[in-house]
Amino acid sequence: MASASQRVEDHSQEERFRRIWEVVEGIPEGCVLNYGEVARLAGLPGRARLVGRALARAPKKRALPWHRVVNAQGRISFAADSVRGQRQRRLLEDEGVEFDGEVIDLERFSPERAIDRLLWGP
DNA sequence: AAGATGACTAACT
DNA sequence: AAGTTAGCCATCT
Repeated sequence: MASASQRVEDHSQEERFRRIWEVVEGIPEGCVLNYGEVARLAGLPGRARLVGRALARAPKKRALPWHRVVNAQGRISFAADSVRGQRQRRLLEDEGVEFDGEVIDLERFSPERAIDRLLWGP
């Protein structure tokens, strides 16, 4: 049979992805978080790249709001003229996220500010 | 199986 | 302002 140690490693790896997916699922509509932040919230500080990997490998079934994750500069990490980049921007704009050129104000659209926006408006 | 890659980022030039 | 470097590490070649 497959070695136990191999199984354990696979499991903890799954575990990391699961935690990342959970964090992403928790991003409210109209908000964005950057990769590093998602990693931190998932208990994986310094592993922003892992978040990108986890999103790429997320099961379709899960229907994650993957578009709410952008990079630390507030920019979409796909080329602006790419199909994926345009789709992500469209999804964000459809739920009220505003761009200044190519850039989103991360402070303004952070989940923490979501309640403020509800109470006081944008 | 070693080396490149990348949905990243902070810290330096 | 813009490019480079170092750290990251599972996946892909």
